Amino acid sequence: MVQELQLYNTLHRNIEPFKPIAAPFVGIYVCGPTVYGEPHLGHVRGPITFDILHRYLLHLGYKVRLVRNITDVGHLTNDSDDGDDKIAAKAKLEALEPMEIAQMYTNSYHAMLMQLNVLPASIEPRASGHIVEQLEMIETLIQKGFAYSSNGSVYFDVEKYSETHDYGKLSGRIKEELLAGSSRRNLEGQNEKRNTADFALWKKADKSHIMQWNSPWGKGFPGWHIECSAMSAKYLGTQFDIHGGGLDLLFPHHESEVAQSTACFGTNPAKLWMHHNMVTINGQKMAKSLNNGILVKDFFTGNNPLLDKAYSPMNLKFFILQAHYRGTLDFSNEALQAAEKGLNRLLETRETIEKLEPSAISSWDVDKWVKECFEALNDDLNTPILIAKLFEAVKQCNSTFAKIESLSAEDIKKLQNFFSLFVFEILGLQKEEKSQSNKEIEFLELLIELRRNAKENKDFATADSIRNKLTELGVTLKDSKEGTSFTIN
RNA sequence: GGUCGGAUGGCCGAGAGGCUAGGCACGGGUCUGCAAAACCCUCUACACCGGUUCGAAUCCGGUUCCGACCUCCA
Repeated sequence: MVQELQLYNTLHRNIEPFKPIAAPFVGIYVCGPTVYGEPHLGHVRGPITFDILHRYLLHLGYKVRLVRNITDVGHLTNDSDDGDDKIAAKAKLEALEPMEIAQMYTNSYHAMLMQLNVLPASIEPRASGHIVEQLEMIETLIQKGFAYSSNGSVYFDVEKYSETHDYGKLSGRIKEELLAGSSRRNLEGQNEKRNTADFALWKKADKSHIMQWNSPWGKGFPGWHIECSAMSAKYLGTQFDIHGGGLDLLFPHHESEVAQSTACFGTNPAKLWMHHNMVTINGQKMAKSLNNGILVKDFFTGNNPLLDKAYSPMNLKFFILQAHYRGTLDFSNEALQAAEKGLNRLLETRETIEKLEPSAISSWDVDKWVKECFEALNDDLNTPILIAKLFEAVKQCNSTFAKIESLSAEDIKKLQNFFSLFVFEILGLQKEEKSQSNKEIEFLELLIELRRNAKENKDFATADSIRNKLTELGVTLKDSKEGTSFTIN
């Protein structure tokens, strides 16, 4: 290894060396989706970001346990008394079982991960399957005096916690202000709480509520932060290496997780907190409330007014990887198409490397290039830099192929290995083969053959006619020394 | 209102006190029957105003604009 991996820790607002608690084992908890809708563009960034981390740690030889939860219960539409569970609300609307909805969208989510070539999680726990663990934590919190029940619900006592701990340290909030209540809301429905900053651990459910469980405080359902605390502790221990999620979860979700877990287990849950930034559209965050989301499946079909055309999963992935995970990334057709062309060029280089002829000496330094690639990854997973380096290799490789530069046999081998390592194993890109039926390919080959004959007879009118017709049908012919190849849109 | 970020060339995006990424587009060229594709070359930017410095896009102060979080969110 060239140097050690450094990652930005939200907790310290700093880039710090990554040191596992119990190497070679690494425990990672990532906040997964709430499965009440089709995955949209925003859902794509988290899995991709943490997949790079996952893949790189595996490459470095760590034994990684990646836990990514599926939230199928618990999110409230608001924090007031008449709060409704999102999944239940949708179930009523569609007259389906809540679990059916959750399963349906879980399947969509998994399909998306597969298309994006994201490695599967080690454990994918569901909130609804861990009600017992959540209840246990809540009871412990009450026993320790950090939580109180009120009218069938249970709330975390932020003021009590703040006497001995720093509520707000993760998100950089000022606890006095949180306790005083924000100026922006503070409406009714807060009367059950001792303080507006308190958050629900358990919510009482009324009879119309579909998803509900028995508890010592009556029928209800868990608050939306407790599942992550309960499940991460169960599968990774009360303290683990990395907790990841979107920046929008920083407050209140992660802050509350820190508070609950710390109060319950006496230890800060994660040593390192990683947050990826949002995807924006015309400079604005994509959000349910703004109604500007684009579904992931729309990208693959192009079926959305905001999209000029269809974009492949790898195209989308590469587009995301070209920006650093901590910065916002603005979506546009132009940028997506730029990424598409770049990706093709990058991917084609793999074949070019195979065709390289060795020289006695190398005119460029492959070792230095490899070192710089690792440095980019080690620097808080700087994929844009890594990609820039990969394009340097593309250029050198093409120039070597054109005999402008030269590489020794040993360096060619090295280039092959590391290029594949970075592009395919660590970035997790893959070549998308469009599967065509054999018949179609045979027809095409026949046409290409006819055109070749026409060309040989200098019958360019016929040759061009074939080419133009095929272009209209979405088949692009490429003539080269070796013959004619085709691509199908 | 509070807190925290950001403003980089036609577009997307790195970087971060002197060596001034990368992709795409544009322009020029090689190749080609012609194209397309591919390949090569080219294109010198850091919101504004002050200040620190031999030197600032990078540091400091101020200004303007934008965004995020504070409410479900990836």
